[in-house]
Amino acid sequence: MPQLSSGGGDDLGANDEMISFKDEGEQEEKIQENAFTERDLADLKSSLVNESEINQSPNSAVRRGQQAEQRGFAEKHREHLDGVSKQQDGGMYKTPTYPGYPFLMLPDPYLPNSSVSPSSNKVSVVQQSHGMHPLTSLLPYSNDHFSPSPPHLPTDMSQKTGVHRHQSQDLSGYYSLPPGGVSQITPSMGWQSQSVYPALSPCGFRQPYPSNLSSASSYSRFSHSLMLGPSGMHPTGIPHPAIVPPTGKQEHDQYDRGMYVKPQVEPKREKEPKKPVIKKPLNAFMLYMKEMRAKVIAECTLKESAAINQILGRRWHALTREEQAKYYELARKERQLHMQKIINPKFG
DNA sequence: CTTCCTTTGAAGTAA
DNA sequence: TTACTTCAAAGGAAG
Repeated sequence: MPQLSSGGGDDLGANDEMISFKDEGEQEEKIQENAFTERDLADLKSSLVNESEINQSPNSAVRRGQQAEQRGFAEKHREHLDGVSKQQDGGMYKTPTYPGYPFLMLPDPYLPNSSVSPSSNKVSVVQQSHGMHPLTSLLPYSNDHFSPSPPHLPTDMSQKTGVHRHQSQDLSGYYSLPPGGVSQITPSMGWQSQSVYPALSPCGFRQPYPSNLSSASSYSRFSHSLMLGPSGMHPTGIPHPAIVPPTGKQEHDQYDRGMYVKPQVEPKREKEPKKPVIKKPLNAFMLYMKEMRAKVIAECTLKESAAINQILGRRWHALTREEQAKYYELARKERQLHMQKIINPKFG
C-alpha cells in the first residue's frame, strides 16, 4: 500500500498545526497575540477569583457562566474565525499580511502533491481515510521530506461552532513505514519559517524552550524502537503517557474506539489486576502543556489546571510555527509509538 | 470519591 | 463529506 495518501504529505497533525492561530484576523488580536502580558494573567486570575461577582447569570450554571467569562477570549476568537471563514471568499486572505494564517499563503511546494493551487484558497483537504485500518499508517512512508503542508487553509476551518476543526490529512503518508518495519520518518519542517509572533514577556508566557526538546532536525530520522528510552521515557524528556502504568484514574478508558475495546462498562470491575492500558497518544498541544505546565505554574503562581490550560492555550497559539512544529513532530512520533504498541503491546 | 473545568488535537461515529 | 463526540493531561473545585 504504497502511498495511500494523495494529499499525502501532511503529517498527522502537521497540517493542522498551523491553523491553530485563530482569529488573528484582526489587528487588535494581532497585537494581543504578541502581548501576552501579565495583564492576561491578571485577567485570567481575576476572572477566576471574581467569579461570583462577575457572574450574575440567572441560570443555575453559575459556574459555567463565569467560565464563559473566562472563555471570552477564546470564544471571541472563534467568532472571529467564523467571521473570517465567511469572508474567505471575499478575498480576505489575499493579503499576505494576515498574521494569523501565514501558512495560508504558502506556495505549492509546501503541499506534497501540490493539490492546492495558490490561486485558490481552497485546499483539497484530503481527509484522512477513517476507514483505513490503523495499521496502514505504518506503511511505507513515501515522502522523504514530507512536508506537512500547512494546508490548513481557512477553508478547513470548521464551519462548526467556530472551532477550527482541521481534519488531519492522510495519515498514511506519515505513518507509513517501509515494509520491513520501522520507518524512517523525516520531519517535515520545511514549511516552517517566519515566526509570526515575537517573543513575549515572561509571564507573557514565552520562554525559551528547554534544550531537551531537541529541534526537530535532531531526529530527522528515527526508528520507533529508538524513540523510547530504556525506561520508557520519551526522548523529549516528557514521560511517555502511554507507557505509564495505570494509575487508577483513567485507566478505564481503553479509548480508541475500534482499535480498543471498551470494557463494556463492566459495572464494577474492581480489584482486578490492572492491566496496563494503552492510552491515547498525546497530541502536540498536550505535549506542550505537559512540558510547560510547571513553568506556567511557577511563573504565574496558578494552580488551577483550567486556568493554566487557558494560558497554555493562548501561549500555544503564540508559538511560532517552528516551535509548534517541534510538538507536532513529537506528537506524530507519539502516535507512531502508539501504533506500535497496538500492534505489539509488548513494545515499549 | 467522582465529576467538572479548560485547552488543542486526533480519531471515531453518525447523518 | 461534514459535524459531532470522546479522550488524551492536570489539579483544584464542587457535588
